[in-house]
Amino acid sequence: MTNSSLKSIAKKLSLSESTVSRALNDYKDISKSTKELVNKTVIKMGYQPNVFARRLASGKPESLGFIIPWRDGQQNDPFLGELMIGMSSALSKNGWDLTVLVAKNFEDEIKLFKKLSLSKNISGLVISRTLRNDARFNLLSDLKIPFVAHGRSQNCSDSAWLDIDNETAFYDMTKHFISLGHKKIAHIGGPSIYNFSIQRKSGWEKGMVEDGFSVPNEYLQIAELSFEGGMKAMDELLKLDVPPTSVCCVSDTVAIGAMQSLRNHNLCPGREISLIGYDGLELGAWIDPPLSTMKQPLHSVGEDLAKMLMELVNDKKDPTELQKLFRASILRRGTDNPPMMVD
Amino acid sequence: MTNSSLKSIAKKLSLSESTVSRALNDYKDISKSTKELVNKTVIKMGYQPNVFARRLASGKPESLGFIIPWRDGQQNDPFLGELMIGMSSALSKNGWDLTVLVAKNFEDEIKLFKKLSLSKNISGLVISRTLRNDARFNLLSDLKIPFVAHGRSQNCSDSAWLDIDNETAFYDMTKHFISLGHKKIAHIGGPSIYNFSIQRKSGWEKGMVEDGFSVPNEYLQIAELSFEGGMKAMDELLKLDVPPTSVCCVSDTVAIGAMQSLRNHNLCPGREISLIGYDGLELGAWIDPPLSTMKQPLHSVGEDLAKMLMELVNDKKDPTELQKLFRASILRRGTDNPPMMVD
DNA sequence: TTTTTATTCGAAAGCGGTTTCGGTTGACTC
DNA sequence: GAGTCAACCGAAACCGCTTTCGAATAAAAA
Repeated sequence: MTNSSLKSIAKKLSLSESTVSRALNDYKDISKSTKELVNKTVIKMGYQPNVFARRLASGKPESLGFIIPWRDGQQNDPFLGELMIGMSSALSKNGWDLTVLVAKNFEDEIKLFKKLSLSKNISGLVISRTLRNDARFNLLSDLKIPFVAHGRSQNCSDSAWLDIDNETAFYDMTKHFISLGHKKIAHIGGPSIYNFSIQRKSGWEKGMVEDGFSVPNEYLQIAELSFEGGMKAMDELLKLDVPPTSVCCVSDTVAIGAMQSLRNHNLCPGREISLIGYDGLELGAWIDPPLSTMKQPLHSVGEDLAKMLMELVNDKKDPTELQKLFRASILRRGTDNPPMMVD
Repeated sequence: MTNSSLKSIAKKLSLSESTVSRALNDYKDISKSTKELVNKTVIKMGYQPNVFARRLASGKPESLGFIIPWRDGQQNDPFLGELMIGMSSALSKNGWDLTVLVAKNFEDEIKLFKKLSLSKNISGLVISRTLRNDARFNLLSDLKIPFVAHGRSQNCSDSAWLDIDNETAFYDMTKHFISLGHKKIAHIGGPSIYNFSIQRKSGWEKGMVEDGFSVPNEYLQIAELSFEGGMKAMDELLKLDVPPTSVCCVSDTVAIGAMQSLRNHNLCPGREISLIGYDGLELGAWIDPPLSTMKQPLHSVGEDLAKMLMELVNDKKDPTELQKLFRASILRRGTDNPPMMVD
């Protein structure tokens, strides 16, 4: 079964190419009967339009560019795959492609944007790892490249984005610790260039303040988003005169580093000091004791990101109508327990 | 700076479009001087050819399709990102795209192949997670879809592939244990549908037999490639009258599960029983004690996969000339030590 | 000087679709 | 019965680049 062209099925039906084309694209000036006829023979003959011809003629690239977050040296997030699977399955339903792009650093990414704005081989972008003050938002707007951000920024109000409600997640996390009886709750946060770092921190603060707990400066540690970062941060917390009894960690990776620090001090994570991470990484269940965490629905996040971009491009929706907030939910695995002694 | 077309730079240079096109594609019937002239103005005007027009006219899709390995439910390999970064950077140097494809299961993947063979929007594929008896090899050959496999199979001799020398890796691993003084060395292997399971097992056997050690049946455990699988397998090994003093694990994930089993039995990984995993996952360094492992060079693997496919398609190389074996190297992190008592 | 032979380029026909525009129909008004 | 209008379809231009083929020119051979 060789692939056929528009011409061949036009000839077979004694119709013109243009009629067949318009029938397939559901133009309203084609009668219902011919549309059905065309559709039938098209699937019978196993016809698939040549995407390049279509894209050239229509001027619509029909492909989503996903920029893999660059993280110097470090291994990438394990959920990258899940995210892309979600995107791809939403895209393929509409004949779109998922094109992966890489940039080695920020400058590289800017260059890439400029290149993409000239060569019109991509309908729009999905960017991730958004910064608190992320130049990409304005830049992409200026370059007129449609995009959806996975994560927010200070200046994202005019753009399309999908984010997890980080603040609420850490508010919930804090409240959870409080309900377990904790009063001395610390936070190991991420570098403040990342937008989510700010959000997560303020969620923690909000939870603390609301219940009248003090929020001592020493209970806030900023860590690199890595195992080592988490370890160092916990080292600092343990040096305090009054160490916390529980810690809200900005990510699972950081939390796992913090656990190592505890072990180094002959403390058992989840006993003397409770902690909860964030990301819902599966590997958190593989360590001892298994790490409690906040989990986000990755597959549907991917799907939604893709759908949003398609709405942005196809339906020319206003970006501000495409802003979605997802909720993370707590996954208790073992490192969140009541404090050992209640004072 | 708006993008220009072939026509515009042809007009600017008072040349014909065809001449400019051939100059850019380095045809030999264009004088050196005009080539230089064209190239200069092209970069000055920031010209980028419309890929869709090019692909339509030339009939070459210039894009690599990467099929994300489907693993029902489970989170995907963390090195997926690294692999794709490698591929993408090799591809982009040649103007190729990296297109991500997903299939939910084996049948789905077959359907996808058939679809791809009709719609000619992809130059070739990279497949991974190869099985011992992998129908895809013959199928893709029949469908005339160029492809490079990441991993081998029984019937891969006519195809292009890139693999890690699993057998040697596990041979080395076994020899390493022997050199540390171990004599009772077990192997937790993977399901025999995977080709690498067989290879890794035989590497272990080879190492054992060569030094005259017995290879008791009970020292071979087959495990699902998961945390739980590793845990169960180690449980079995511990039930033996004479448990091993060291274990070669088919993957890091499995090894980490095995470590959990040891802890459950109040044993310390790397003391009573040594173990080494395989994959070089970064997270292996995050557990306590950090897991020793065999590491493969992921970035260059990705790059090479892409380069191989391009050679296959562009240079029409024979697939049998495109078979590469990479070497994994041991990464000692803490769970490989001499046995506690020498008998 | 004439003929041969490279060298270098332009003309034109695609590649396989999309989309505008106008032309036929037949039914419907008046 | 002439005029109007909607529904439906075909003709043709176009999207931007590639590639074949032949023509023109200049250099080399005769």
